Amino acid sequence: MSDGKGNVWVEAGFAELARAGVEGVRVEVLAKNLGVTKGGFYRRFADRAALLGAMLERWREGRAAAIAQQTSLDGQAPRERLRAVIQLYSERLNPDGMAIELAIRQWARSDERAAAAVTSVDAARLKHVAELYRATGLAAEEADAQAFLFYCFIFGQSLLFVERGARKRSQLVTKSAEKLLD
Amino acid sequence: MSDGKGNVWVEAGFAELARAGVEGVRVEVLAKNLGVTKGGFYRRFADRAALLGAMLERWREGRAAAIAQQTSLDGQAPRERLRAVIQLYSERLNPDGMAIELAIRQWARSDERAAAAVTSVDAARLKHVAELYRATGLAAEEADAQAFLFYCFIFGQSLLFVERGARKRSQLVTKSAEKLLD
DNA sequence: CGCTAGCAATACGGCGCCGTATCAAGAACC
DNA sequence: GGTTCTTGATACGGCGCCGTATTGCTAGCG
Repeated sequence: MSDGKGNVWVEAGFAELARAGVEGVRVEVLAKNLGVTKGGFYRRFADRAALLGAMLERWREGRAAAIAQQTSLDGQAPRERLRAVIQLYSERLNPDGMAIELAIRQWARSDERAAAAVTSVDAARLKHVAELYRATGLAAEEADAQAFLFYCFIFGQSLLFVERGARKRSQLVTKSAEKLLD
Repeated sequence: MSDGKGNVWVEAGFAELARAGVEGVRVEVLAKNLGVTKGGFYRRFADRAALLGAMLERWREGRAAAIAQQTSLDGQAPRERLRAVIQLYSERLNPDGMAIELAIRQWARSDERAAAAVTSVDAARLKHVAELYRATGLAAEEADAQAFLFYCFIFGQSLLFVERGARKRSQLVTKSAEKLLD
């Protein structure tokens, strides 16, 4: 799996996923975006569902790798690491990544496969961040709750439509981040 | 607007919205769910977009009313009121309401009208909850940040796929809620 | 220089959905 | 009872998308 050059289609799929959600990733649309016809698509993938599955698999792998890397503190203090992770998931910094994340989560609400991917990614994330909190001296239970709160903030944040003004928002974010890192 | 008996269609629309997102609310599907043909639909609404607009309007109004009511503390202490609001938005308590909320927010990411509705609802919510926090003695700036964090938690929470087990989850939620109400 | 194998383009049938037009049946009113 | 108004059913054309089948182009190889 994840072999060959089907990657082009997967890439295009993510672009459309970020733009319009799962419902937006249609074979013929991707083909048009790529400047080809859908002729070649069905050579690489059995059908649309296969593409979606490949995207899911790729996302899962990518996230797992990213998490491991982002939470490995080489030299840094745990609190600094946590602060950095919040930065990474700020929508302004990585709008596409966040759009994909949210689209997949919405998708997961009505698709078992997507739900499984999200569940496993979330488990990994919570585990790693809880470890960071433990490294700051918190007890296991406390660390778990704090990690949960941490990710609620990360994703909830990009769900809230605070007036498009970036200023007020980033102000709120940094102030809230402080509260999370007390 | 919001006149007449188009309400049946709006209701059916919300049901489908909760189940499958905006893309799922199709005229012919709603007709089938209602046990009628789409013949009557185009008498009440100009087109599908008009239905979506009516749903948005209705949602906006409903939320505005709910917020005002939920944050009016008649006798209760502000902290208790906040705790109660968290309960109200727990997905387990009101799964449909939360599904609609999330579906609309996803929709808002690619639709101006939906974005406007979400923006106005969010503004109202943040304002009211910030007032509650102010009533607990916080300064204006602090209260704003705390309200922001509050709603990040509320919505982020139902975005996280913590293992389907309800126990661990409600445990995390209550523990996190404590942290939010310190 | 043919010959074959691989690959993308074209063409096709089918489905689900949109929106319009037309029609039939009942209610309301004279 | 007849005429108008309302309302839902039926029928239609069109579009976007799916997945399949067929056709050509290109390149590697004898």
